[in-house]
Amino acid sequence: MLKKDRIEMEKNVLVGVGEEEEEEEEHEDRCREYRKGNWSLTETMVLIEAKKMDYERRAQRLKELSRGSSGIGSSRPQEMRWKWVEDCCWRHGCCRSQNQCNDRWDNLMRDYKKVRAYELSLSAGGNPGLSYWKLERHERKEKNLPSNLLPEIHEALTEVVQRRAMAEKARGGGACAAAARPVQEERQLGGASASMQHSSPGAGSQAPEPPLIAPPLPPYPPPHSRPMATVDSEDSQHSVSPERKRKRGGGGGSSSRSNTMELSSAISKCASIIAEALQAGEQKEETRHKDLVSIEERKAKLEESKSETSSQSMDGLASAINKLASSILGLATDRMQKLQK
DNA sequence: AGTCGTCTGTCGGACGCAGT
DNA sequence: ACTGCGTCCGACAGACGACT
Repeated sequence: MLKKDRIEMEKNVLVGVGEEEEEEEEHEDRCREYRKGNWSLTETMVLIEAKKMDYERRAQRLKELSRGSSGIGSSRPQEMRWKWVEDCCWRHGCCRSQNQCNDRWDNLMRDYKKVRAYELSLSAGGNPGLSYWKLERHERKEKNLPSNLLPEIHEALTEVVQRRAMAEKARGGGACAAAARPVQEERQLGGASASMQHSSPGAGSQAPEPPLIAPPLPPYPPPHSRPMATVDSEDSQHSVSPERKRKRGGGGGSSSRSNTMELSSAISKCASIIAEALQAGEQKEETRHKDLVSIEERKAKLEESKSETSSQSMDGLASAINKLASSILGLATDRMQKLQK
């Protein structure tokens, strides 16, 4: 189904073709006219904020569920998260469809992860001078990094990724949810940015582990405050809404969770081993250099003392010859005087 | 089995720029 | 003005794993 279906779906949403609406909300959706063209910074920030709230909302519900509360969540059909995000964006003036939001989010995360992986590799390799934010455009491109990821966006995405980590923790005590994540991350990193991967555990995508999420990022202009109007994180259900043509997938993991955790820790260990090896290598190199310098110094001193010694001996020899000459001269003059007498 | 979220490779339109 | 080229970015398609 994919492309055709998706286009068809969008068309229905735009034009309002289709079955009779079951809900008023649905009707409202069909009347929406989605904006096209490039995403402005404001729209992007609205989307990021919406996603952040989405994760908060999920974490909250999962907490409720884990407490065994019979709350809304347990019985209601699976929510349409992207529909919720679309509505949230819509309320804040970002008139985009759920598909557009999803695609934009995908692209944002793609860029964000590249930058994060790069920054992580820098911090692991002790290479502070080459931060992504200090790179020239062409340098970024050479390194297969996004050419113009804005600091504000990066900052906001970092926050959202942290929300997600929290949501996933809430889901399974941090153990069950994003099981697939590390694997997917592996896949991703193995691809475009594999070469930069020293990262530690979970350097992967939505990183279940917050510490990695916010590695000491190189300084970039302080993120402008994002005056996102706080949307009430109401739990609005869009139980019914035009599905996407594309497959969508849920988020958590369970059975392979422990395996992926092991994998994460193994990767982490490898990363630290590599970092230690690099550091040790550098130290050895430095020690060797110092040794070479001291040897050179000793050699120079030896040369100096050698020449000094030889010059001293020459001086001694000359003075001895002088003494000898003067004594011969004295002896000769004595003889001459005796003969004259 | 069906659905969904994420990741990844790819395509195509819009745009800027240099050369003619 | 036109053309060719390169780049950017939204969008599409499919794979994958997890959930229901």
